[in-house]
Amino acid sequence: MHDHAGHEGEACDAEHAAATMARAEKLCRDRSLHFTKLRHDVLQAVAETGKPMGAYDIAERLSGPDRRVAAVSVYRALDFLTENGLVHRIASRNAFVSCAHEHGAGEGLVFLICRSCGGIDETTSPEIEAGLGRTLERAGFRPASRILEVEGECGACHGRQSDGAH
Amino acid sequence: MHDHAGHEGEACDAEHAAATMARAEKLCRDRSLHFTKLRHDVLQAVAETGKPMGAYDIAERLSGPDRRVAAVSVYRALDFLTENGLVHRIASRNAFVSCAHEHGAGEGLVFLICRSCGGIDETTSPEIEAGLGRTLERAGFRPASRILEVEGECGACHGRQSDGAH
DNA sequence: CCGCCGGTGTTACAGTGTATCACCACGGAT
DNA sequence: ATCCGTGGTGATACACTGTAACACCGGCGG
Repeated sequence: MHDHAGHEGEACDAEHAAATMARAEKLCRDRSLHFTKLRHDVLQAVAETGKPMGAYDIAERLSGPDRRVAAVSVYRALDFLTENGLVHRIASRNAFVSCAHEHGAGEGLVFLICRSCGGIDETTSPEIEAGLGRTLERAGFRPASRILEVEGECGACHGRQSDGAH
Repeated sequence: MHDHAGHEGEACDAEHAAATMARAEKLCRDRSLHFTKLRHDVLQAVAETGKPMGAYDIAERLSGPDRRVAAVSVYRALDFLTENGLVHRIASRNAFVSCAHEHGAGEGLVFLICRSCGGIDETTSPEIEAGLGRTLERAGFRPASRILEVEGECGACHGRQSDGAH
């Protein structure tokens, strides 16, 4: 799962972005989906930034003197990307993060949102998945989708809690 | 935890609302908090409705020919109520639901959001809590707060899936 | 060539949430 | 009683988030 115990930062983001873009191209080729320039650029913006971005942040980043990207176009691209698992929406932040790896249907995806550095990591937990399955069954509830977001402080930030953090 | 296996509906909502209001009054008395008319009315509106409500829905419901409640006032009341555990915010819906019972700090609160009836139930799961604790520890993440929201179909709705349920 | 269809550009608008200031009610201190 | 500080509310304005509707354009199959 690409563990970041010590380094953090831009090099890692670049690597993540490259992996994300490669996966997106392959996935769209395999499913005969249109990986258009706009979709590509939106995904790349999110992947390069490595932090959650709002749709308007993305629009601003992609706009320049010679190109204007409206937020509504970004939303459409994000719809496409989320439907295909290339980005995830962080409900508690109204923001989007890119995703470099495939997810199985029910593997207990968890988002870890760091208050200090603003970064978001994903992890998975079969034990949560199992516990949740039993809990839902007990409640007689038939699940379709779920979100699990934890806010706190990531390992890197509380490892160096006395420098520039916060 | 007040199990609704068969009846659902208005009678139950009224009962829930009464319990919620009683708890709120006691809690505010115990903590010497100001349970003002606006806060009371906002909480009551949410509790009586029994479904998630947006701040503007609440403002509209409380407004009439003789009183106008602005959304901004509702937000302030909701801030107060959420801080004191009297209502919960549903991040995936930008909406609020009332809560009739106390929650311990880490008891694994889960929101069950029904697509058919629009209702929201809460449940708790120590097993999820435990699994999540281990997962976070493994990731070196120090949690401060978490949200877990499951969307699907509640027991009552898929029990009678062929009548009016969408 | 024509028509269809998916993607994009554009405008407009609805919904969500915050900042700011003024006003008021209340309670304590003088 | 007056003064004043504090906390809650009313009101306006604004920023941010998201959707609807329509026009256009490019590709592709008839």
